[in-house]
Amino acid sequence: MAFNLHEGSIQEIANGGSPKAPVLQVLGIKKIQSAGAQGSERYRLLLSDGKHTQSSAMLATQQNSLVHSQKLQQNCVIRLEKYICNTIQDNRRVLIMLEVQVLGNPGNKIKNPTPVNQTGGGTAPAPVQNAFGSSNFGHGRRPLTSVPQPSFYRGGAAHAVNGGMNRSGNPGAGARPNQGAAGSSFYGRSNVTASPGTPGRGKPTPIAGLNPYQNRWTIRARVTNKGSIRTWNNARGEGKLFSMDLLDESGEIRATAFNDQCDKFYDLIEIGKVYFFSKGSLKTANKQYTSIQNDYEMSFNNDTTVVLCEDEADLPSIQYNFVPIEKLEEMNPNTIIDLIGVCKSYGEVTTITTRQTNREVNKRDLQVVDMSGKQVNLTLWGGEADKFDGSSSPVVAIKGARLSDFGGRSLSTVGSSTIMINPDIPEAYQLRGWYDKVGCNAEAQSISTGAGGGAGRPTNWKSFQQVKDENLGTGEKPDFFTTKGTIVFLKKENSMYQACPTQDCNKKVVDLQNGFFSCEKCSKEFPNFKYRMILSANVADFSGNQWTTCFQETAETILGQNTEYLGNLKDQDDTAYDQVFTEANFKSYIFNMRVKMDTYNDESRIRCICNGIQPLDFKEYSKKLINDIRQMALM
DNA sequence: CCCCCCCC
Repeated sequence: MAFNLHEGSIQEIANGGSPKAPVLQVLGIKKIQSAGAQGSERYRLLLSDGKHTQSSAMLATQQNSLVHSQKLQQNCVIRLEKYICNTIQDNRRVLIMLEVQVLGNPGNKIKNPTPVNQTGGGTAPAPVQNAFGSSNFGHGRRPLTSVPQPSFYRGGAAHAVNGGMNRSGNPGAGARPNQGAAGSSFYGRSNVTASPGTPGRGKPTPIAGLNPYQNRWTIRARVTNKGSIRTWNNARGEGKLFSMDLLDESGEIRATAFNDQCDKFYDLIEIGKVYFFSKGSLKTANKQYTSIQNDYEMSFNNDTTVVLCEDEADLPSIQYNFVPIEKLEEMNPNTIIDLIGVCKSYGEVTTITTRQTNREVNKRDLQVVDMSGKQVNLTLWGGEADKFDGSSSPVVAIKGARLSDFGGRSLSTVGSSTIMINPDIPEAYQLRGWYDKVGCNAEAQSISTGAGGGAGRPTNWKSFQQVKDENLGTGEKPDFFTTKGTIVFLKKENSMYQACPTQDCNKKVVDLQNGFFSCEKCSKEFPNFKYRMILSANVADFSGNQWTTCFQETAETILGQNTEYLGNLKDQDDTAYDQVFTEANFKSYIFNMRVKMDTYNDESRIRCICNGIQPLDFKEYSKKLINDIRQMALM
């Protein structure tokens, strides 16, 4: 297959032109390690048009998937459908590749291109850095028509663009003072006209071009997320703030407004709307707290202006950087990530009380699968938990979920997460198709340690030997595990006690021997009591055995009788009572256990409490074993 | 300048 590279287009771009959709060859792809950032990645490409090469071309982060999927490789011929050009400090021009179509790969370099002259190429005036950090205004020939050309300043953003362009003595290029930005033309230039009645100012800076070294810029961006006002009070002082995520065609950035700016802009900023943002401080982003793909983040300052832009349809509304579930296992806990998957099962809403503030909050656990064949537990909170309906196995896309190491790996939404159900994006349709055909019938391997079938709690499968080998229960917090076990012995003695008859008080009562029973907890005497069970069971699995304490419900399941009946039996028919215990032996269940170090009479030992048992579902359990075998085969 | 985000 022969490819016709658009010879001369690289020189034209270097000169400030904007040739439409040039066909170029990718001679190299290099991953750039950005400072202090583990989350963000950028690719720098060496491009050729057959005549010249251009080495400072950056792939916009939303195109990273082309590299991940290996669609874009060395020697690929591409059509550069959309791009913008940016000039950085030393007048070096950086091409940001917004949309790339891969045409094919001839497998080798075409012709013998030489590096392009970056600084003007002779035919055009030397570029001048203007207020927006751009250079190629005033001498272009052709607009970049593949990029939408809306009227950017209908919102009357004139004041938002502070004048005082660039350097004095700007060698003309036809620009008038205060209009330096006008030609700045990241998107082309000459046909940019302001809407009637609004002063023209030119094109905004792409978000991907923002950096801490230039402070005269205006971006035009959609607010894709907005946090609530939060206050802080720590050693460094106190204050309030709100954060927002901003997105344009070139990329995204997080912005925060503190104190005065917080008051000033909080009501103005609305999610989904597009604004011109002018000026602000840029600093290196701390990726620990966000999945936003930008090395920098913005703080509003005294000079920051924000002006609504009503022409907004051309801007994207969200940008995801999805991580496959299987990749989550290798990532550090507490990373903030984007996830898309199908909700295969989900639990009920439950209410928990927070440890620190004693606040009640609702939560719901979902089990989400994706095409990596893996499954992960995802916890939704508050209103998102309440309103979630998983009955149709919807596709769930989360931007900014927090990875936790609970139960291996699991995910939880946080305040800044956004949840989309069945979003209108290609990944969602692809997942839908995969799930309906394949995924719904396949047994996914959960990375939330074996959350096999049931909704709700992740399952941490351990044998009794593993519990010992891994020292479970010796930490500060209890450990939880699940095993398939068989009852080998039940201690009949002291398996029942006389408890306070008050609902929800299960405290053991003292028999006052006068027909009354005293409860210390309720500080009351009662003429009656209720029986409660505390059954010691010796449970064996293939690896060993373990004494475990079973309270009421689990004991009733094991003995196959309710406590009241058993209490009466104990008092009236000792032989029949014995028989119940004998018959309960050698039955197998799935045991959910809680292990914790316990000190009693100065002696520390691991105490194992049975939190719940389920009768063995042979089909389900066989599936788990088959998965285990598969897993072993991989090792 | 925040960065808390919950439970098991």
